[in-house]
Amino acid sequence: MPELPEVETVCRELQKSLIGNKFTQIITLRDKIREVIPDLSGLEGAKITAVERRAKYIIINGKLIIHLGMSGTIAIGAPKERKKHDHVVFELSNGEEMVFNDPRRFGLVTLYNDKYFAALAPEPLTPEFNAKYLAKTLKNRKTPIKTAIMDQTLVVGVGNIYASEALFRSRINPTTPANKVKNHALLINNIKQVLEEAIESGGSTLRDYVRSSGNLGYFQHHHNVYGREGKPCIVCKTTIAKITQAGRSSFYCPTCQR
DNA sequence: CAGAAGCCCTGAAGGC
DNA sequence: TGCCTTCAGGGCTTCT
Repeated sequence: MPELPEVETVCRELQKSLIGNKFTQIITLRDKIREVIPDLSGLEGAKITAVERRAKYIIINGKLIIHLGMSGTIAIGAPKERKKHDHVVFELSNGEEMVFNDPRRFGLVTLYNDKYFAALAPEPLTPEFNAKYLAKTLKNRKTPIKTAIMDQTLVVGVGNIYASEALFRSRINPTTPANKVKNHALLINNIKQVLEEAIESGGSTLRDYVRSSGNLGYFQHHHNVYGREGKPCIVCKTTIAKITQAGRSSFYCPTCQR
């Protein structure tokens, strides 16, 4: 499912494909996905000059907001037959089209509204997200550290997969109360590292994927603990455990992460 | 106010 | 083979 690295990679691909183009016609194929899809016709005709990412949101020309939810994909290419779960079609001035498809409809296609961004925490890949900030933010939180770093008001973009991976690298048990975590610098560095590595591998993986299918949004990474319950830890061979925290699966090594 | 739980939704996977 | 149940989860709302 798309987390920050996937969204960042999609965003970079969209910059290449969209900037300089215009949306000539925007066709909405369903009333609502996560939210009602508003009238997007006001976006037609303007030259596209900016494609940005904030948290897991994609922002086009400061006006159009796209969120991939957990099953959203964006395809750009020559017009083709509509597929199941195609929700919005953006026809482009170069004759291609950008299609938003999302089976589970957790995604979002809408107009800019500050309510999506007002409460968001710092971006993880900025200097603002540092050990001092983390220490301050975790100080009075008793919630498990895994739940805390997935909180978008603490840091944005870290989803279920990279939360587990960053904690594994930091040798921190996901159930540790947030205010008991000691090595903030280590955790900060590992969060940045797993995200940066994923962006790097995503770039090359996705380019191939786009070439063959035109789809943006999904690609596979190698994970050390995520999805590996019952398998041996890559460090110590202990069986990787799976638990549920705040309704989400967490994966960890009971030996390495104490 | 923090923290947990419920909800939205469909498709894949597993059980019988 | 095929039906049924369970699980997956981002982010919001509701509850305790």
